[in-house]
This record gives sequence, C-alpha cells and structure tokens, in this order.
Amino acid sequence: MATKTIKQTIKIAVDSVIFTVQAGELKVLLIQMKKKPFAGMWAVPGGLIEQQETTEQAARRILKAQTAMSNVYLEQLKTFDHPKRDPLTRTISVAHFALVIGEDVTLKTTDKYTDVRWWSLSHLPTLAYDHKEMIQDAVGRLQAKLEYTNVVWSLLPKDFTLTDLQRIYEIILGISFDKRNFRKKILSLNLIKKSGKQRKGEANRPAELYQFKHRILEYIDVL
Amino acid sequence: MATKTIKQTIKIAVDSVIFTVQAGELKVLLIQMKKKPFAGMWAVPGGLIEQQETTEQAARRILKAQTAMSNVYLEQLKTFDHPKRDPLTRTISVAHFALVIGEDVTLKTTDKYTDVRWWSLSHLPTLAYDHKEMIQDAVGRLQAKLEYTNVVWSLLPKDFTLTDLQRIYEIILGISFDKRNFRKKILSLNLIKKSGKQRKGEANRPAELYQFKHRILEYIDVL
DNA sequence: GCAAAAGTGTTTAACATACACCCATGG
DNA sequence: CCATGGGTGTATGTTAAACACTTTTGC
Repeated sequence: MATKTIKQTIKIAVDSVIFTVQAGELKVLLIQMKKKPFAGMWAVPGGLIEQQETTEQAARRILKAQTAMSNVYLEQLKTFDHPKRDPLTRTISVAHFALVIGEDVTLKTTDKYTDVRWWSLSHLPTLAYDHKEMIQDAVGRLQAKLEYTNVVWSLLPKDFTLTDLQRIYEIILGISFDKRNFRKKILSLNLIKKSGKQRKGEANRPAELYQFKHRILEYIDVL
Repeated sequence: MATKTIKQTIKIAVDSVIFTVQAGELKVLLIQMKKKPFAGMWAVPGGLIEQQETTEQAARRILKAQTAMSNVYLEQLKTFDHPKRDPLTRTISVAHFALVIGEDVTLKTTDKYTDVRWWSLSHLPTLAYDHKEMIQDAVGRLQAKLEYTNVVWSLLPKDFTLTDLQRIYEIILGISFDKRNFRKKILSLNLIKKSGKQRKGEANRPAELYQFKHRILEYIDVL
C-alpha cells in the first residue's frame, strides 16, 4: 500500500430525502433537473457542500432553499459512494433524511430546476443518479425509526388527535392497527399528554387533542 | 444561493472500527501514530480513498494491511464531517465498522505506524481526531445490531458452543442471561443447527458444537 | 334522527422470566 | 471422587391480540 498516491479529485455533495405525510399518503420531495445528463429526470434536492460547513449544515441550507420549514427533523442517512454514480465527475453524496409536517410546507421554485413537487412513494417518476436506492434506504430507516423512537412528532403539528397519530403509523408502515390496542400502547409509553383542547366543528364527536411531552428524539419501544 | 462557488478542497478518508472478542473482553484494533499533530496517540486504522474505489473497497484494502483476515463483517457506520476534525486539511471520513473472529487474527506492523494492537474497550488510550466518538458510535451500533440481526456469526468460528454464543452476548451487551432461557430463545429462532460434533478434551462434560445456518446478515428479533 | 368518527374493557393467547438439579468428563 | 462446565423443564407474570358497542357532534 501507500505507493499509489494519485491525487484525489472527488466532490462532496449532500442530498436530502424529505418526507411528509399528506392526504393519506407518504410523500417525498423531488426536483426536476434541467442539466444533462439527467435533464427531465427527477432527483432528491441536494448540492455540493461548502468548504467550512458540516454536511448537516449543508443539508439545512439546501432544504431551506426548497421549503419554508417550520419543524424539520434531519439526520444523516448513509453515504453513497459508487465511483460511477455521477457520470460527469466522481461525487460522493452524504445522504440525509428529513421529516416535515405536511400542512405548513410551501414550496419555492428556483431557476436551477424545472419543477419542484411532492411525489407519492407509490408512484415515483424516473430518478437521476442512485436516488431510487437512496429513497428506498430512507423509507426503510423511517419505518424502523417509527418503531423504536418517538420521531413521529416531526410529522405532526403541535396538537393532534390519537387518530391522526394512528393514521401516520398506518400509512408509513402499511399496516392497520386496532384502535383500542393502539391507544392503550401509546398512552402507556408516556410520550404524549392531553392538551385540554378538543377538535370541534366536524360532523362527529369532538376529538381530544394531544401534544408530545418532548419534541426531541427519544428511544423507546413503540410498537 | 448558488452564488458562492468556492472550489472544494476536501479529502475523503475511510476509517474502520474493528472489533473482536478476545479473552472475555470486547476489543478494538488501534494503531499508534507517528506523524504530527497526533504523534504518539492512537487511532482507528484508516486512509484516503483512491479515485476509483468505493469506500467499502478502501476499508477492505486498509483492513487487509493490518490484519490477516479470515471472516470479516464490514458495514458503513457513519460519515464524520466536522470541518475542524483534521487540523491540517479538511478531511471527511466515512467510518466503517468491522467484526473479526478473535482467534485467527494476526497483526501486521507497517513502517507507517509505531505500533498496532488490540485495546480493551474499558481501557482505551488517548485517541486522535474524533476517533473516541467514532468508537462509541460503533459500539452502540454493534450492541443494537446484536439484538435485531444474526451478525454475531462474524465473531464466532464455524463451530461453537451455546455457551460461547452466550458469552459474546454477555460481553458486548454487558448483561448476563439465564442459561436455560437464552438457549430456549436462540434455538427457537432457527438460526443455528447442531454440527453433530462435540468439543471434548476439557475437564467437564463435552459440549455440543453448533453452526450458523447462514453466515450472511439476517434481520430477526434476537433478544 | 342519521351519518361519522371518538371513545372505552375484557378475555385469551403468546412470550418472557425466574428458578435448581443431574450429567459427562479429566485429572 | 471431586471439580468443572454442560445440559434440561415448569410455573408464574407480563405483554400482545382479538373483539363490539355507546357517545357526541353537524347537518
């Protein structure tokens, strides 16, 4: 070893797989690319990191350019490093995954991209780079993380009903739960509390509104 | 954005946190550094990646330089990217974690380092860079992975006893298990089979030798 | 008064935990 | 024959799973 000392010319990018739950579906934010060789294809938002920032700072900077964020949960996912993943120059991407609350996200358009929009995971368009694999990895991480952390807070507004919470779990995990058992389990975990308020104005019995006790990551056996 | 286009000058390294279980302890392989600014300190083995290799290939290449491997489990751990983690030039490290079988590892020494040896996790020396954090992250990952995968095969030889297996779990997780319950649980998981052989020659009843059915990663609720 | 979602307990099955003695061998 | 670690079963408690009806509201 240590004889071959070719100088590295590798770029470092950050990509963020941004999820939200909207209209009963899990969705991911994609931008449509302008430049070759992926013109017209869709990709997860990303960009090169700057000399003096961490990858997380880069991810937040780039995320701010696409969504007007209110509550963003962000964590490092995995580093994608296949030498041929970018056909132009070798680029290693430190992928992150992010969760935002569906309701209060407004998308911005920039001149760098043709379009920006949410895509349902069940109907994804053709993806650039290795972004299909990246999204699959991120979904797996999200599903796992729902089961052993309280991270679901990052997909819900401050006040929510137990049914809202159950829906999120059902949509992301793709299974349905018994209402009584789900409530029993969640309430026994000591993660949420009653807000005292109710959601009125619908053609049915008003629902109790709950809040998370802590909106920071905690590790707990959820399901 | 997209106005600040400072050219990136960032190096990409790979570091591997290599674990084994030896003499009843969890150990990590460290090399002692020669060069400033960390001369005399210890670090996890690593190096820069080459232009046309993946980080995993780089990790295996570097690992081969330190240990004569027989069975190495290797996976990407996390990317460490603080701008000041390397005081000389900005270097991003894609950390990996590796598991090797204690018995059949022979260490090589190279002229790049003062020394190479296994350190017990309970008595680590002063570590260079952010390698203390890296090792802690790796230990956490190892502990978690023991609980939801069959990865323990990578720490055991082909034939092993149920007591050998139980010891590994106890050492790494730092708790002790009831022998009968542990056996019941492990056998119910359908991960291992009797080899038909026994370990004789010790001053006690011979122990049945078992083998893993599959020496590849599987996801299962182990404990 | 009817449609729609909210809220609420009990029974049963599965799994985890606690626990103690006999067995086969080497020296 | 004794010291050493190997091997085995049962009873109890805890947690998960299955399951159906009443309540409150808007229209």
